Amino acid sequence: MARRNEHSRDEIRSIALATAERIAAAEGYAGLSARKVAAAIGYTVGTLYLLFENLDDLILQINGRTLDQLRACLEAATPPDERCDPEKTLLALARAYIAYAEAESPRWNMLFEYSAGKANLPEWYNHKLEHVFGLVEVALRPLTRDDAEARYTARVLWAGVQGICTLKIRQRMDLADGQRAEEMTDMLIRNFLCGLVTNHPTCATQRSCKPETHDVARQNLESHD
Amino acid sequence: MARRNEHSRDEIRSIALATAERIAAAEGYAGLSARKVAAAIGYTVGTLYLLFENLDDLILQINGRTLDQLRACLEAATPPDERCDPEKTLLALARAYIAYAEAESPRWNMLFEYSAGKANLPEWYNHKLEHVFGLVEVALRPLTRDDAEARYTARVLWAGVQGICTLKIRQRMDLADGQRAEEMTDMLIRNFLCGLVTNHPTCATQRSCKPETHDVARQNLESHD
DNA sequence: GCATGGAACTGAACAATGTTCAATAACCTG
DNA sequence: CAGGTTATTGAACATTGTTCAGTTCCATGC
Repeated sequence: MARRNEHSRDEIRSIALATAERIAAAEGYAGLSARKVAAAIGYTVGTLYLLFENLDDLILQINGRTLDQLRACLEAATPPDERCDPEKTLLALARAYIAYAEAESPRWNMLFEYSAGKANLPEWYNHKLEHVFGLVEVALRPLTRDDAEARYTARVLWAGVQGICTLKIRQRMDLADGQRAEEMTDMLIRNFLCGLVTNHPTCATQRSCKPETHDVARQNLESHD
Repeated sequence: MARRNEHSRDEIRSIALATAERIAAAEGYAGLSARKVAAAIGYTVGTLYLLFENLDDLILQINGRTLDQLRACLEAATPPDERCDPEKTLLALARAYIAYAEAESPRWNMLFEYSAGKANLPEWYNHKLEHVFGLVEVALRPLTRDDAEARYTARVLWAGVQGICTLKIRQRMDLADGQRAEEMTDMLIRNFLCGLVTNHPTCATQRSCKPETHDVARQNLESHD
């Protein structure tokens, strides 16, 4: 049989992507195979290769959608009226980031499992990536001199958050004595910002760090022993 | 033919591991296959499965050796006479970490590409991991109250360094405007320590942050625009 | 010196993978 | 309705991890 023409090319593409996402969410990155996706959407492997260059391409598309979702989650977690307090915003962003990674951990993992090999990602993908980072940049902007510095600083700080999140999701938490990832990112962000503000005399929002927040974190730490 | 008995079981194991490391270093994680390793050591696939439970096991063994190497590199980068200055030591550790990751990037990548899937790693492996983290803990110890806090803090900070390093190795550096990873870890560590020290009134080594070091970093940043 | 047991090693086999592409069936146009 | 186009198939290929019945050799006991 051939030429069913029930759906347009773009429709099948969307269906295939959605289905692949479902499979990956259920069975993880490893459980995703061309034949499985094809069977699930009622087509054969061959058709899949008319829609996507190859499996890597398919995964990249999924990752693109994931970045969109992630960005939306982070955006929802930062109400615009709080934009005056960078620390509050960054803490909220980190929590939202962790929450997403936990809720959608297979998807989130795929973000890194795939692109590990490939060196150059397409620009539309990099654009989405920058879009996510952009939220951190905006939050950090008041604490920096210019956009370039915000950009740089955001990457440093967020790479850190990302590292902690990875530790959490990959269940290397026994390494961290069962500490919750949120407490760790809190600590990272607070300490980092403290250093940032201290060495930023010209900034309007400068103020001293708040030791009491650290004491709270320290009490949490000790209660976990 | 069978029963050549040229080497003991342990010898073949070592040879196989070394050969697999060479292949992985040359062709990356993806280029590593059971048949390729078997052929390279002059045996057949079957023999390989007498030496290792499966390919995952083989890779885990390699990762274990990698952790040993890494630990040795980090140790060599921190002469014992500098142990009095935590910041100096941590900066040196980060640089050594990045240097190793760059020099042995396929190996270093394998550390994360593999264990992504597996939930529970064997305890001998976790032990090696802790051994690496231990160096960071020791360096941080003077800035913390007790060992538990040092342990916790080390994980937070090093997850951050790890995140930056990943960004660098996976060549997502276009995201970071071509900044060098070393500058980024410097910034992370300095800011983090500043926050740590500021909120640690009982610590003997307390002192104020050094703004001038940040100005240097900032000049580097601007010169890259 | 010879059988026998066990250890070392092989290589064919299986299932599953990504990927390709000639063949085919259905539709559209004239 | 003929002919061309397009959508779809499914068989085929190479390669992967993994298994295991079989083969070959060595050491031991008689």
